[in-house]
Amino acid sequence: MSITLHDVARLAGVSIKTVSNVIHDYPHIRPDTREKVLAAIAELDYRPNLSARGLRSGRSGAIGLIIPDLRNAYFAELADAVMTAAHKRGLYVLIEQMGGADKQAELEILRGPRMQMVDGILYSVLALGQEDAGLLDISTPLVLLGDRIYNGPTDHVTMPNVDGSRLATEHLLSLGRQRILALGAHEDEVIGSAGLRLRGYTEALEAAGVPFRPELVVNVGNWHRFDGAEAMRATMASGISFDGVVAFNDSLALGAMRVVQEAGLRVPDDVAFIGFDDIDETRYSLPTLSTIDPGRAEIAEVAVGWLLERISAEPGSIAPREHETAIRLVQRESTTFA
Amino acid sequence: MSITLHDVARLAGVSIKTVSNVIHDYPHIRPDTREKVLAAIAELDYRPNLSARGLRSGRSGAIGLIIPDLRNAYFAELADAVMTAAHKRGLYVLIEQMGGADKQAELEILRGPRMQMVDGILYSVLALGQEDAGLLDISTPLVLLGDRIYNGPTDHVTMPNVDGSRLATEHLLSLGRQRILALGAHEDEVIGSAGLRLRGYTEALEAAGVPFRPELVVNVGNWHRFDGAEAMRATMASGISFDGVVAFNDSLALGAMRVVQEAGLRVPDDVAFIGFDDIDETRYSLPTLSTIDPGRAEIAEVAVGWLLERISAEPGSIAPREHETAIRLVQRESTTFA
DNA sequence: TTGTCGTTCTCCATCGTTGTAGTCTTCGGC
DNA sequence: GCCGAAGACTACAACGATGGAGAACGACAA
Repeated sequence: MSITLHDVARLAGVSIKTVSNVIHDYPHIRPDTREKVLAAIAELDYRPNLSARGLRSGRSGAIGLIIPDLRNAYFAELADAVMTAAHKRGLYVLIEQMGGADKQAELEILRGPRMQMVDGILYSVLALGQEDAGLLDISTPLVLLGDRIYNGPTDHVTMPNVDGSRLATEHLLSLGRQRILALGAHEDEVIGSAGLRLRGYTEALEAAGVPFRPELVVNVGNWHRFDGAEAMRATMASGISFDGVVAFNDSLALGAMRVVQEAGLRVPDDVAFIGFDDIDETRYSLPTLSTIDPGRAEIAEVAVGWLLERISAEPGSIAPREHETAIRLVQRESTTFA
Repeated sequence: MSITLHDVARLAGVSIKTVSNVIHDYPHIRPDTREKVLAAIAELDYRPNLSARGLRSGRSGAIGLIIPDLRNAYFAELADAVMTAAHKRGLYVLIEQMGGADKQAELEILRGPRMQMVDGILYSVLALGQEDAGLLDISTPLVLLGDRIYNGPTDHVTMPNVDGSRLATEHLLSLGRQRILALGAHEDEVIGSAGLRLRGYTEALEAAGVPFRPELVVNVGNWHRFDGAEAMRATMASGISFDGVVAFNDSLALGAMRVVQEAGLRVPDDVAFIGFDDIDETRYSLPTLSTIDPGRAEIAEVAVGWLLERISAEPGSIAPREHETAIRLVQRESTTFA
């Protein structure tokens, strides 16, 4: 069997509680005792049994990360950032994908057995909306990511979506583009990434005095490459003319950019493109894609930090907080002229 | 506090062991007792405490997946497949990234604290090589993925790399290409994905009677888009001429394809491309990329199944097994003529 | 010398579950 | 109507760690 506190205690000639105290840096331990214990731990290669610790202390040392889909580059990179931030603090991360956008399924994952062993949850909301905020008043500490729910019952970490897409749109306007496509809208959505990014787009047009044309707003349900390509194909087939594209995420932009080039148009000369998210791939597309860096590492850092605070604090003692990251325009070839 | 077996037992008017028996489908329970218990469980919304269960039974219900990097699309998709396969069997997956290719770091992760709470490990070997196989004789059940270690001390699930790249090379040869670049070789590597895929390439040339030219073998250390682009830039600068590229993974191919097109060459007319892995992105590149589908879902299914067998079995009672998936050539635009 | 206090350590109960070893029914066969 | 065996259930002791109460010890002031 494996080594327990008893084995270490016996070898060091102390009680198991003293060993436990050494491990937890309890202050009142004589230096020589501490050394004996540490030596015994090293000699036996003792590892605490996490199940036992979890049972006794009520903490598992793991946090859950609920995201839509790992195959989506944005979320894979977010998961990477969260794992880095969590490991720094000695936490494990249990990743859970929710797949499609089904409210019921999403709630089940949130409450389901797999999220039952974690001390807290980072939840990147997809299907739920503002009207469901009440459902999130669960007993497990929770920090929300994404842009579907604001002013919910708990902390919320996100990026300034409106500012980001305003920045993106202003960038294209500054290049002299006037007929700019907004790619990725969700009809009637007000909050949510799509709604907010559309707002940034319209705000930028307004500020520049460029008329808003409804036909330049392209609705796209999902935000994968495929959807961007399909939407662009349909848009071009309908004969709408445009000289710039603000895509609401990078995948949409990459899919659409491909279709535009296939049709013989040049990027950026005929159509300038800018995306959102700064996924790795944007550095290697043809042309490389300008985009908005949403501060993923910052999201992860703040979210994990806040979650940890909530885990340690008395339930209800921390009022809901909101954090918006600092964003940055990344200019690449898709908006750069030789 | 949360609901325990005691609460359920009290409500149902039975002992806690009977509740436990109902949960575990112990056969000798009267239907009406079972119903009472199930009703109590439902009413109280009882969830077993996994730490307690883990402590008592010695099983945590989690398996570890050690991969190089989630940001790498191949591994993100592999992780997705593994999670799907694991959830089907009621298991959690704890993902761990090892980052760079440092042997010591890799062994530390394998033995480290984070892999201590899992019942078994799926390990996609990166830095270790055949000579380190002995180091893997650890007590935790282990199944190896990837191509660095064959005939190790435990099960191994992989894809037929030689067949795959032979198939890829034959495909280009069948299009009449004679000067085919092998992109992604690792000098002096014999086993390992790079060594095996190079072998498939040479075998295909030999079988077709096409002379092997060393200058067409391009060494590339890492297999990211960036590296493919850089290597292709260097190759073109050196003046070597070629009409086809067998890239040892899709990312390399996508990076290289971009550089080739940047230089004004057409794909596939001037240079035909084929990759390896069938990552999602190959469906949306310009042009879409032909590739080898390595059977990721099959890898995940077999690996998780075998790992579970090892977890349940007596240590040492299962002899090491090897599994190779069925692969498939996926032809897309990068090797298709209008 | 005695009392007090802080330090250093030990003992024991406990977390929620499951394995083992029982106890008490029930039922069929003679 | 008695016996044995199987069926249905219970009691209790673990699993390995930690929190709390308190014991032993030495240092110091009165």
